[in-house]
Amino acid sequence: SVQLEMKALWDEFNQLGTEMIVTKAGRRMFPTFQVKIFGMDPMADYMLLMDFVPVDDKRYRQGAFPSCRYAFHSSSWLVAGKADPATPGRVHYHPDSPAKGAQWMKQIVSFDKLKLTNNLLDDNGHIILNSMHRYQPRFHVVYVDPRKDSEKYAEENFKTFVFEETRFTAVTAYQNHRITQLKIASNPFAKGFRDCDPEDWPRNHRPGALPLMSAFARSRNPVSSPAHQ
Amino acid sequence: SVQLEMKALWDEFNQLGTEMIVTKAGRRMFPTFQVKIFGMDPMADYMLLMDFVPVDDKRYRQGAFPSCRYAFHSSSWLVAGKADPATPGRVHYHPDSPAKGAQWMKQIVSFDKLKLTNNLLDDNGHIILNSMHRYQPRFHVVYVDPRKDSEKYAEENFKTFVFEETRFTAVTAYQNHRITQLKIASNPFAKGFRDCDPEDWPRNHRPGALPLMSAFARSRNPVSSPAHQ
DNA sequence: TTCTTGTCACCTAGGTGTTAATAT
DNA sequence: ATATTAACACCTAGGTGACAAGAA
Repeated sequence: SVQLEMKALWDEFNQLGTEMIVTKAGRRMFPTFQVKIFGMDPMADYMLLMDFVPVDDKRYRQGAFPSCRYAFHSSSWLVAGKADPATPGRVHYHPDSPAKGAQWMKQIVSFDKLKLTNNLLDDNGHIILNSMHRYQPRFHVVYVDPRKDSEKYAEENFKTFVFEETRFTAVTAYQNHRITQLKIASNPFAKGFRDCDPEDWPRNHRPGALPLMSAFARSRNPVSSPAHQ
Repeated sequence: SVQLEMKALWDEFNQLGTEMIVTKAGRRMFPTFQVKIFGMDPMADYMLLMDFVPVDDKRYRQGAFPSCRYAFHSSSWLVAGKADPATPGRVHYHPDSPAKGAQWMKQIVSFDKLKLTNNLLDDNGHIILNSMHRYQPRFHVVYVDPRKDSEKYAEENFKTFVFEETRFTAVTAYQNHRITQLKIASNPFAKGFRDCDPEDWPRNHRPGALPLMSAFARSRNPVSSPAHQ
């Protein structure tokens, strides 16, 4: 079984409608997709990988009221048409793959090397996504079958885990200002854009002060949702 | 077979008497121990690791003429007594171990995560060395034998490679100022201590201008010495 | 108008030798 | 005296969103 790390933070983003930046050079995800894994055979080899599937075949367009684009309380995602042609369905292998079950289970597995790009011609092995489309990250565990005819058992040698709270819209620039603010508040690399006392958060945060704070404070002892397998 | 990378730079340091800093927290080596590997079975698994053996049982002390310690042309290493009691003989596994031969051979293998410490109680897995002692780095390739009784063949399942030009003295502070200068000149992280035009070297270096420069310029197309196996 | 691109200041994270203080 | 330690300024390397300019 698999437990999503930082579930509370994912939930907070998901509630607002998570957005992930895609760039030509490749951009990391934030939050980073991280999991705790249980129940592997400690001595067996496993490959861990991720891919991204479109949530629907729609293309999104922002703004019910274009003239009020700073009225973020009224912002929403509108369907703008059918999806663009499917992108190359790339896969990201965790760089430690393959490794023994014991190795994977003894610490949090972090996909922080995974990068998202909108460059269809990318040759850095990044995940290629269409901007303004919604995606569902998927996590796959593949058992490396030592048997000679292992291809025969391919179907039973992997498991897929889906956490719906990690869904997001790929964008080239943030559309929802509240997403921007939550990213700035929670991503250490965006600390330069914070205006509050940097020492005050999240370490010395008073619980319940602001909605987005309290959930993140809880996330320091994450209780993850079961994966929708 | 194994080829030492940056051999010309190693030679330059070795000629002056290479020194490596050891600290409580752990310090990387510079130059970094890097090799190109040939002749592995591409499909077989291998572990790559390093250890460090004392070159002799002597303890060193610097300075023939203590009153002239700035006269570096006369500096030399003197024997100061018997070696201190042996340190825990730790080993550093390359973090990508185990991996297939094809993986190891397709690019330079770099031991840049390896750190040296003088802390006998170190619990970070760093290599523990005695300051003011000389060491010979060794590189080991271990074939992961798939046979059930693989222990029987342990003796024939590994090869050790020794490059004498990588010998060094462990120190807590540099003793030979020419070593300091060569480190500053060649280690990118020490660029802040350079006084010459940073753009001029090593990129646009005129060959033969200074001894220490020419060797490094050659090192860009390294011709490595055969390992003393 | 909407979306994308490239550059930038400002961060995190961590590798350098220097230096002054301390230990042996 | 000599050896070690810890704090420091100055780097490399690279992850942020802001912003202005460009593209569709």
